[in-house]
Amino acid sequence: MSQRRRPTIHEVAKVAGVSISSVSRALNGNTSNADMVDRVNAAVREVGYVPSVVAQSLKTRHTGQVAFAMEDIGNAAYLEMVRRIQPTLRDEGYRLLLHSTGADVEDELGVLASLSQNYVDGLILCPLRVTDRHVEALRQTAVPVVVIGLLPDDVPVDNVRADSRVGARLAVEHLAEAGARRIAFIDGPLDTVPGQARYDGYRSGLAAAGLEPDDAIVRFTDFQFEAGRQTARELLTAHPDVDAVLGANDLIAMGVLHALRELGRDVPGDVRVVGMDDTPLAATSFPPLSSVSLGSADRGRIAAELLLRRLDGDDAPPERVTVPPSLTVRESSR
Amino acid sequence: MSQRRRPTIHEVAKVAGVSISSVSRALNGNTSNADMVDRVNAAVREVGYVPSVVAQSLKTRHTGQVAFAMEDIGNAAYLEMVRRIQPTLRDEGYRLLLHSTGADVEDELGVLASLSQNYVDGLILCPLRVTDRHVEALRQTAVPVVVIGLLPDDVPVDNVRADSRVGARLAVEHLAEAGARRIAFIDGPLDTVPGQARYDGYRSGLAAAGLEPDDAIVRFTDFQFEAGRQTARELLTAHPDVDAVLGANDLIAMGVLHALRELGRDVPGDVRVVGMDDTPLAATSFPPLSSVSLGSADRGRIAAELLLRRLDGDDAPPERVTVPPSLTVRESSR
DNA sequence: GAACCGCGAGGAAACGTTTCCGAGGTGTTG
DNA sequence: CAACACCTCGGAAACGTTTCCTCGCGGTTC
Repeated sequence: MSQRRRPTIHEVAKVAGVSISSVSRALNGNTSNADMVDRVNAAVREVGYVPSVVAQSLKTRHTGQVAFAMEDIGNAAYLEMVRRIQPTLRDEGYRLLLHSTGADVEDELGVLASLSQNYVDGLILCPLRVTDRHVEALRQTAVPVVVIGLLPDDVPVDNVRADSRVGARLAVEHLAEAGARRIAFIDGPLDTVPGQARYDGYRSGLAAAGLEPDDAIVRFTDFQFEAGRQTARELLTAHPDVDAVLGANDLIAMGVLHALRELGRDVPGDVRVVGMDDTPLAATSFPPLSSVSLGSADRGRIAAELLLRRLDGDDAPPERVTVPPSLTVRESSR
Repeated sequence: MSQRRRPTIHEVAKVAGVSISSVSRALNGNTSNADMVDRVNAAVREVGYVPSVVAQSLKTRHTGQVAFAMEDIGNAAYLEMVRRIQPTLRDEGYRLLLHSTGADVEDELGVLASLSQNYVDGLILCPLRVTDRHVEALRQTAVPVVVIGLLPDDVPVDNVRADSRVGARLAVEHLAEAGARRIAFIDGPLDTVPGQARYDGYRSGLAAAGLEPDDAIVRFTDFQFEAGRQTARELLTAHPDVDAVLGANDLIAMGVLHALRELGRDVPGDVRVVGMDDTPLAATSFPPLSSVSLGSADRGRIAAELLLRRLDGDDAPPERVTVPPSLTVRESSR
C-alpha cells in the first residue's frame, strides 16, 4: 500500500517530452496531431496518470455530481425514484449524491443552502412541504433544481408532479363500479400535501359515482402499517356496513387487510380494499392488493431528464410535468 | 436569477480590510484575535460568502465524500445498509455517493478504478462476487475501502460479514424444535456466495437436529417472489409430507406462503415457513413471516464506522467483523 | 521570393482555497 | 534599557487542472 503521490499532468508532460497544455489538449481531444495524442497516451499509461476530478472541477466550474434529496430512502416511492434517477444520470456521466433529510425541514433548507458550496451541478428535491423559506431559497439557488412534488405556480423551477388527487378518485370510481356503496377512506395526515390531495380525490370520486360522502367513515392517521391496522380495526368495528376501504398508501392498505382478517371479514367478498403507490408489497400481499400507481419511477426518470437538460444549458422557461396515475387491479378488489 | 459570480475569499478580505490568509484562518479557527474573527464574520455575512468546497478539496486533499457501491439499491438488504450508512457518515460531515452497479462486474471494477480520480475519501463496497481482479484492485486502491461481504483472508481490507450459514442453521433448528420433521429448502442459485452458505447452513441445521438430509426436498431458483412461488408449488405437490419450508430470503418465503395458500394448506398448522433477511415484507405478510435477520442495518453502520476510523487516520491492521444473525419468530412458524 | 495566413505547441495565468514563511509589533525578562 | 521571544498578520506559493495568448514554423499566394 505504497502511498506514493499520484502522478500529475506534469509528470505525463515530462515523460512525453511535451508541455502540460499539450497533454491537456490531447486528453480532452482539442488537438489534431495524431502523433502527439499517441505520445501522450503512452506517457499516461507509463506513469499511470489519472486526472484529478477536483482540479478539473475547480477549473471547469462543474463537478459532474447531482444530488437527490428526500425524506427517507426507505420510503418505497423515493426508492423507486432513485432507481431510475441514478442510471439516467450515470449514462450522462453524472454521479449521484444522496441526502436523506429525515423529515427535518431545517435539514431540507440546509441542503438548499449548501448548494452554494457548489459541490454539485444540480439538485432533485422532494420537499416534505413547501414553506415560504423554501420558495425563497428556490428562487436563488446557485444551481438548477428540479422539484418533485407540488409547488406554487410562481416558483420558477422545473417541477414534476404526481396526481394523487386523480389517483384517489380513480380508486374510488373503480370500487364503486365493482359494486361498493359504503367506501371508507383511511388517509395520512391532512396537513400534508398528499394527505390533502388524496382526500379531495376521494370526495370527488364519491361525487362522480353518485355516492353520498360521509366523514364518519374517513380517518386520518400516519402513512404506516400499524397505524392503518389499528385505525381500520376501529373503523370497521364502528361501521360494519362498510363494504370497501381505500388506503392512502400501500402500508395503510396492508394494515387494513390485516384488520379485516382479524375481524373475520373476507376480502374481497365482504370488503374490497385498494391501496396507493403500487409498491412491491402490493403484489406479494394476500390477497394481492389492488393499488394506484402514482408513477414514482416515471417521475424520477423525468426529473432526471429535465435536470440534464438544464445542465446542458437549456434556459427555456421552467417546465411543469404531471405524471398520470394508473390503477392496477388485483384480487383485493375484484 | 441573477447569475452573478459567487463572492470569493478575496472579496471578504477586501470588505473586512484584511488579508485572505487572515480570512481563511478566522474561518477555520486558527487564530486567537476575537476582533479579527468578528470583522471577518461580518464581512462574510455582508457579501454572502460561501466557501467553495472544490477549492478546499484541491488544497486539503480530501473531499468530504464517501461512496457506497452495491448491485441494486432496490434490494432490501442494501437499502437497510444505506439507511444506516448515510446518517452515520453525515454526522461526521461526509456526503454519500451512491453507485448501483446493476449486477455488472465490470462496472464494479470501474468504481474501484475510478477511486484514483480522488472524488471520494473512501468507499464501502458490496461486491457481487470477488474475482482476482477485485483482489488486485483492492490491494492498491487510492483511498480506504471497507468491503461488506465475503473476502479472502489475505486481502488487506476492512471487512464486515453476515453469517448466513449460521442464519440458515438457526432457522432449521428453530423449525425442528417446533416439531417439523420434513424441512424443505428453497435456495437461491448455488453459485452465489449466499446461496452456497445458506445451503451449508441448512445441512448443518438438519444434522444438529438429528434429521436426515434429503436433496429431493431442496430446490435452487432465483431470489425472487415468483420464482419462490412456482418452485414451492411444484415442490409441495411432489412432496406432500413436507411440514416446513425455509426460504433463502423473504421474497422466496412470501412465494412459499402464496403457494401454500393456493394449495389449501394451513400456515403454520400444516406447514411452517421461515424466511431470511427480515425485511419489512415479513412483518406485514399474512401470516406474519418468521425471518432470520442477517443484520443488514448493523453491517451498514459498522462498515461506516470502520471507514470513518480509517479516514481519521487510523492505520491499524485491517479488521474483520462478523455480525451474528438473529431469528425473529412470527406466526408463520409458531 | 517575400509577405501573409493558419495551425500547432509552449508559457503562463487563472480557478479559490490553505498554509508556509517572514516581518512587524508588543510584552517580558535579564 | 536592550535583547529576545512570542504572537498576529500579510505576502506568496501551492494544490492540479484548463485555456488564453503568443510565438514559430510551414505552406500558399501574389
